[in-house]
Amino acid sequence: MKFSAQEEYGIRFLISLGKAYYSGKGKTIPEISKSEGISQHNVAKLLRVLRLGGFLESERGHTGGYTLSRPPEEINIGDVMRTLGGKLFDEEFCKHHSGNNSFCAHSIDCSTRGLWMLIQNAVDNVINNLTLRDLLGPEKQLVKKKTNPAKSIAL
Amino acid sequence: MKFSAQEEYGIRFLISLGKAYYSGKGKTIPEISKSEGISQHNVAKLLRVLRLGGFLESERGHTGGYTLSRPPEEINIGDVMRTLGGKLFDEEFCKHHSGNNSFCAHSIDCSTRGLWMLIQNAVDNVINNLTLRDLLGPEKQLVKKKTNPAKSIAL
DNA sequence: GTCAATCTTGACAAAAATGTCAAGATTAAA
DNA sequence: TTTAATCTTGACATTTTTGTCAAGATTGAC
Repeated sequence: MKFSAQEEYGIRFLISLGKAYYSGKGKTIPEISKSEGISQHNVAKLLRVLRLGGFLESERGHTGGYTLSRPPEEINIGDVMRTLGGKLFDEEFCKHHSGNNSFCAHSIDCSTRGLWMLIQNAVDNVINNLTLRDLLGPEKQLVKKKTNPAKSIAL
Repeated sequence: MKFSAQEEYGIRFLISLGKAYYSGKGKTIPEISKSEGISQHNVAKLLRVLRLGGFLESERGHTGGYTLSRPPEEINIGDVMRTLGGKLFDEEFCKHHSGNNSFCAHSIDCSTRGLWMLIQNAVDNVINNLTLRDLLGPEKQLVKKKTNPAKSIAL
């Protein structure tokens, strides 16, 4: 159970562009490449995913660059994570892992699936209730805000 | 953010051996291979990981096979998941992703790290409070038991 | 219009995860 | 003791993920 590289970089790029959103406008691929220490080509590839996901807009030409497509508080981290890394648990799961039993242990009742869904629900409760804005402040503030979920996270 | 194949198979094998633990004793590699639809060699490779993790014991020879090393209720799912797939978030993270900034954005304050830790805490609250025994009943029972975590999951 | 800077796209290379194979070691039954 | 069944290990092949590259398209400044 790991975060993919695309997820890690994608979140970092959004944070970088989220900070730029308030103070100025956007950033260019070379700028992000330099500040994050990733090759320009790789930055371009990953920003493309976020653009196709609707989180970013790009402009070409001499004064071009990338900007958020809407304010940070309107960008849901759950949506972002699903765009970058897909869903943790997928319905296809049961098709790939039915084993040789003709009575697929999974279609009727499957504890592995139950565990996966429990984990996914826990993760979704966190990421669906965060926006990019929550990631722009200091780390301690984020942890403080969300560690006691009773106030903000609906079940 | 995906489960690794090793995690998926590892959990399934433990469930299979957990059911065998009460009724009889253990299972052989060919038996698990057949019921789960995975090659014997691959089963052998994955069971080895669980054995080295201390969850299983093996015996060779004509009447050999694999058995749980202790009762299902003493096998913590969090321990199992960490053995199979490592930790979701690792301290090494900040070493690999410091970027070119000499003042590593991560060592002092890093919202990406904060998000990762929030997610990991949510996952840990689920898996650290489950034992293999919880996975041996019907799926509905598992979801029911743990969906309202107030009673059983300590913060 | 020319130039330099930007983003865009598809193809390719490298690395990591996953799965397979072959040879061997151990044990119990016949 | 022989045999057949089991587990054990390391090497290798395949697949997926990740990262790189080259050629092109667009835009603003001069």
